[in-house]
Amino acid sequence: MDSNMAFDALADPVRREILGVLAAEDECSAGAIAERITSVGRTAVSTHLKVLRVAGLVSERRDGRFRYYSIDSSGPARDVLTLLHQVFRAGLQSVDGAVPYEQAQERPA
Amino acid sequence: MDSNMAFDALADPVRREILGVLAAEDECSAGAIAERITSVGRTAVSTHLKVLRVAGLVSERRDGRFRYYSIDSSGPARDVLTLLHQVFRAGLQSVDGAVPYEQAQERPA
DNA sequence: GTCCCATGTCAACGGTGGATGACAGATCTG
DNA sequence: CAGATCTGTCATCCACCGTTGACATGGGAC
Repeated sequence: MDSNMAFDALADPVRREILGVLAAEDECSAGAIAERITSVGRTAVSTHLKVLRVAGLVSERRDGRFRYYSIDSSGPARDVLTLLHQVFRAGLQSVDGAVPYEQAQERPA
Repeated sequence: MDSNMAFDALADPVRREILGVLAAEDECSAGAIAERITSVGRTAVSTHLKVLRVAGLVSERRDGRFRYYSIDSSGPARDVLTLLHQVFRAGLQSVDGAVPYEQAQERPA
């Protein structure tokens, strides 16, 4: 079960903040991310990025001396959402994405 | 937002196992849950149940000397799902990309 | 080549969270 | 009432995680 690492990665507020930055910017270099995260230093951001990458929640693209990160919603993130929907299926009628998630499983190209 | 506690509660495998038991049984006493969780003792299960309850992921019903627990999908669980959908919407639909992640973030007191 | 920049990695420290056994409170039974 | 049951709480120990500064790596500029 690979979603264990994903849940663990999602548990840290700094890592969720990083995911928020990536969700807003689509793609970001490590330095650009670290500039927006003021609560911790660059080293911590780098470590968190590694955790997110190993967990399969973000993907990395190397270009010269830069490394660009972006959200990876096709891997363990899907397992996490599926698992949560299975557990909390009861009262989720009004949550955006609860039903459309099955549709989202198909690649939008 | 107090989805922080929910994410933290979801990070532990034992707690997710408890949620799985509750999702399958609908309602369960603390002792019945502890019987199905073999990895840790009864004390640990009780502590985990408290974490889940404080996080708002399960609700408690007291009946005599028993305490029955059940999934609560109407509270922070919804916030968690919403937040995850906002983050991992990239690559799925990616329509209104200007959804402010800060709205879902916790506010410093 | 040399120097600088972007980034990852290492060792160390401090804090936090989880597991356990012993104890306490509440409740039912006789 | 006494005794048994169900459960939560407390104190303790131990392990893991996060943060940091210093160092290493690798790619561009000159």
